[in-house]
Amino acid sequence: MNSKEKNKSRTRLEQRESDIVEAATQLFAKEGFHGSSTRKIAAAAGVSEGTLFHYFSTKNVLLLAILDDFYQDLISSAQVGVQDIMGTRERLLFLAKNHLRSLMDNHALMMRLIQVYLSVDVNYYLDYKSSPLHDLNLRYTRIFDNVVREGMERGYIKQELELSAIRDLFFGGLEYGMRTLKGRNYSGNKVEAYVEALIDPLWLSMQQSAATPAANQSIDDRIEGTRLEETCERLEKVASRLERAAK
Amino acid sequence: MNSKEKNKSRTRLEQRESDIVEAATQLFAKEGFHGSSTRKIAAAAGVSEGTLFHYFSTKNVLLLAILDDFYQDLISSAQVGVQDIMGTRERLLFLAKNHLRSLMDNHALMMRLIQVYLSVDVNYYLDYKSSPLHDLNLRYTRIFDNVVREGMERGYIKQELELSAIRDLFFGGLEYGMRTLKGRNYSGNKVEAYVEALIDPLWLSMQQSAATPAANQSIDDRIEGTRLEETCERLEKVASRLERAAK
DNA sequence: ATTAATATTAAGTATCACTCAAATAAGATC
DNA sequence: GATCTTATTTGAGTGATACTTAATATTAAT
Repeated sequence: MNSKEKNKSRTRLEQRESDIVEAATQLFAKEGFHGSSTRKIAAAAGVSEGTLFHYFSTKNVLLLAILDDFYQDLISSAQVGVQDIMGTRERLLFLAKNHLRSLMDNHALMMRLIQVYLSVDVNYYLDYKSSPLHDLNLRYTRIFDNVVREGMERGYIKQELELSAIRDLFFGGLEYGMRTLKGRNYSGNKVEAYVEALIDPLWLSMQQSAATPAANQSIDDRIEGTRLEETCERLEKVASRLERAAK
Repeated sequence: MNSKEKNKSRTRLEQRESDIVEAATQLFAKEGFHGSSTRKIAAAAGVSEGTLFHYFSTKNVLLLAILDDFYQDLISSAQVGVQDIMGTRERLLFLAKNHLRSLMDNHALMMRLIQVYLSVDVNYYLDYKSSPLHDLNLRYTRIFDNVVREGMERGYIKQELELSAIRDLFFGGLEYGMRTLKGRNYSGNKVEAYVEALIDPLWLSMQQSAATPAANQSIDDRIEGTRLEETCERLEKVASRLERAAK
């Protein structure tokens, strides 16, 4: 047996596996998790039901495989994007847009699946931390955490932030924002605008100068401070635009 | 038939109904939605399976009834609380704490059910807006909206806010925050502290930034040196970014 | 007491996720 | 290339599930 044959046989098995995964992905997206029976999935993949269970011991395992693929894409696209962007604010905006686009366009109804999986998952992994999905989610959110930490080190962001609170607002806000956008049937640049409306308040509260609206400071000082603040923001936005244009 | 008898018979039916709802609520909380079969629920309520389906045409309808009860409590407790509190910030803090407490303590694993229901629900009501749960959610979030709007009118909060974005951050942040808290096994005052860590950034970004800028004095006279220094640093960073981008 | 309406039940049914023993194909050895 | 061994594929099962139904029991009204 030469390596080519070995490859061939390996790809044959992998082909079957990906056939099943693709059929399941399409069906889940179209008819939901509970609406797609293993029989229908097997038929769509061109295999018998027994074969399906030979490759995936459980319908939930199959779901997990799909979610795994999805998270891998999400993670790598986020990592690559963050590398190519300099400013902290621009990085956060990119992460937010990438997150929304991945969930809304690319995989259509994947968010359904995450919810289904979480609700099913919890029954098996009573402790979130032992769930396989938790690991993926952790790897993903760590990208966000690193962006924020680097922003702190560079002085763009105040140090006293409660990182986990900001993270919860970021991802929670995005998830709810997605529902809002779906309800409005928004797409394209409307999405971008809404992402900025979501991130702007967070960014505002993260910034260094807004850090300590010190109690001993007079109101007037604060007023002028915010005016300077606005100027800085404008300049930073211009800088980000130039960075984008330069690429 | 006098009205008392009529009442009696009505309460007998209502008794059955609430027996079923209570049994289902307990079982769902203990073993999850998919782990609680209609047979087990009927047995726990002391009725036959057929009777259960006489009162609730579907297992999902039963779930919806439970969620309805939950939302009614949530809505009324929120309304009462907001009435008794004056300040906008305190109102928001109350809403957040009330939200978290209701979901974490009072109804234990109710959040599971909401997720399950959403994931199941979407298959029937492809448009969110026609979902019965959507109505309840709308009534609930309207309380938040009114608090924010009143804060705007009173001048506590700036007018240019994108309300829906703030709402998404608020409720989305709370939902993710709840998971964070559960992961840390926090309770009591730790919850209160985390709620403040979640709301503070939002509140900061909501506040009236420029009330009545005093026009008769120059900016330079009013700004402290340290603040100016900080701002200069930031501007210099932006400048160097611009230089880099220009290359 | 009788009747009409409703509540309750137990025995179904179709479908579901999943199993298993047998059939088939592939890989390795001679 | 024939044979043995291993891995893959299959379709007919299995118990559990949500839900139905037709018959029975209970109630409300005259």
